[in-house]
Formats: sequence, structure tokens, C-alpha cells
Amino acid sequence: MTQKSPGLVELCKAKGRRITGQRKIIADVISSAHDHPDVPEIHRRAMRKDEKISLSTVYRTLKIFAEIGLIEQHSFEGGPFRVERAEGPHHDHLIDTTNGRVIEFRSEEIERLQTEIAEKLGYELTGHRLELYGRPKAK
Amino acid sequence: MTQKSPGLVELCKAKGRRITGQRKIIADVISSAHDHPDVPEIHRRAMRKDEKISLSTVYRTLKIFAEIGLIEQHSFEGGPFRVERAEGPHHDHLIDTTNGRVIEFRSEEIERLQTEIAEKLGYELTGHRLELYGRPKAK
DNA sequence: TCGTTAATGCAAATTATTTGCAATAAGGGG
DNA sequence: CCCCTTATTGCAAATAATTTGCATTAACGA
Repeated sequence: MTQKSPGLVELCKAKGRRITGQRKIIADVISSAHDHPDVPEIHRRAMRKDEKISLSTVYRTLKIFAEIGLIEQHSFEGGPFRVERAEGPHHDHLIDTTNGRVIEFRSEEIERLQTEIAEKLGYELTGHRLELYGRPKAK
Repeated sequence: MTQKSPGLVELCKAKGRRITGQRKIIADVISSAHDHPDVPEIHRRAMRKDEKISLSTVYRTLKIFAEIGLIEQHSFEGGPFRVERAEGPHHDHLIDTTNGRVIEFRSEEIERLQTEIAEKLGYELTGHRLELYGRPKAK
């Protein structure tokens, strides 16, 4: 196990969820991931620790993890869902179109403008998605 | 036919594309749409004018339309592709989570900040996606 | 330790989208 | 205006991603 999965136990218990072996494995895969893997990829990594864990379980588990707030699910440009752990401050993503790499950033100012815009349109902002696509600048 | 499809003929010819009956119909469906329909919906509407137009043709045609710059394809929260005509100034979307309605808006300031952020990260911005999700504010 | 019930594995079902292929139709040339 | 070449279409089958039904298994509070 690469590292502890912070919060799994507490979050599950708080929602009356059982802590199973596969949930521990999946949580661990996610907490030790330094990228934004999609579901099949998470499944592959989980299978390295338990070759009989099923894809359905991964899907179901991720849905639950998203519900209890352990992770966030994003999908970039219509592709499959990608997962990242929901810890640390909120941020948005810049996708490097030359290699698919995802870079995180945050901008207080954009956050503020979003709320402002929604308000102006008569809406209460409940969520948002901001993705930038770009290629490395030749320096 | 509700209205002319501006540009279809010129855009197709410019790319050596043939102008077929089904392309005219699909272009017309799109140009007279005041919402952001997904592909099955476009197919349904197209069938009202030609009951034997096929779903594949709609998919293929939309891909071509996107290539020649007649439309844009978006997908909100991982859902199916939705289509809107690529005319008028660039804008972003606010999705009403209570009914799925899409509201367009634009913000020069956010546009500017995006370019700025990308630049700061060493990237040249090639595209972006900004979606706000919210519910109508009780006044 | 036991019993209740959530969770799992597997296969089948869905949904969105793409593709192979034979039949059809645009549209430039004669 | 007719022909011929070749893009385009329709249809069915193929993919891909994700979900679901159901019988079996395993958590965990009593």
C-alpha cells in the first residue's frame, strides 16, 4: 500500500457505508495516483492488488466515493470520466493538447466572476466547470 | 423550411463537399433550432421532413459540419453531444440544473483571464470550455 | 458467533457513437 | 441533358462506456 487513504473510513461510516476490501483498494489506488485516471485505468491498477475485482464494482464504488465527497469525477472534451481526489482547495484544469496532460490551477478572480455572472442572470451557482486547452509555448 | 441555412452551400463547396438533400435538411433543422439539441433529437426533427434519413447520416453530417465550421459540438457534464450553430460572437453556457435549459452569456473579463492564466503556465490557449451550473434564484 | 442486508461478480442490457459495405445520387464533362 | 466517377447514404453490425439484474458473499452490530 503506497499510502493511507485519508478519510475513507470516516466518510463511509458517516453515510452508513460498509468498508470492504475492494473499497480500500480502490481508495488507495486513487490516493496514490498522481494523475487523473479514467475508470478502466483505475480498474487495471486495482487489479494489480486483487486480480478478481470487477469493473462494475469500480464503477459503483467511484459513484459512492463521489457521493460521500471523497473524489470528483470530470470528463474532458466528451471523453470518459476521469477521477481525482477531492482534497485541497478547489481548482480548475488546463489540458495540454499535445499529450493530454492535465495541469491544475486556481484563480480567485475567475471564481468570483462566475458567481457574479450567474447572479446577474438570476441564478444561484451550484457548480461549474472550467477547462483550458492549450499547447506549450515555444519560448 | 423555416429559414435559409446561411453558409451551407458556400462552406461545403469550399471543402469539396456535396450538397445533398439530407445535408440541407439537417442544416435547416440546426439553423431553426433555438435550443441546443443532441444528436438523437436532431435526427427526430430531421425525420419530420424526411422519414428515411438515418441516424448514421446525422452523425456523419454533424461531424462534417463541425469540420467546415458550420456548427460547434459541446457535451455538458459528460452527457451526449449537443449542437449549436457557430455564428455570432463566442459565448459560454450556464445550465439550469432544474430543467437542463442552456443560457448563453459572454464575459470579456473571463476570456482575458483565461488567456492570462494559460500564458502564466507557459501555454498558448487553443480552446476552452466554461460551464456554469445553477438554479434560478428565489427572488 | 449469527443474522440481516449491503456489496460483489458476472453476464446481459443500455446508451452513445462509429464503421463496413453494397446501393444510390451529386454534379462536372462531354 | 445524359453519363460516369466517386462521395454519400442506409442499414446492420461493431465499439465503448456505463449500468443493471440476480444469485452469492461478506460486513459488522446484536
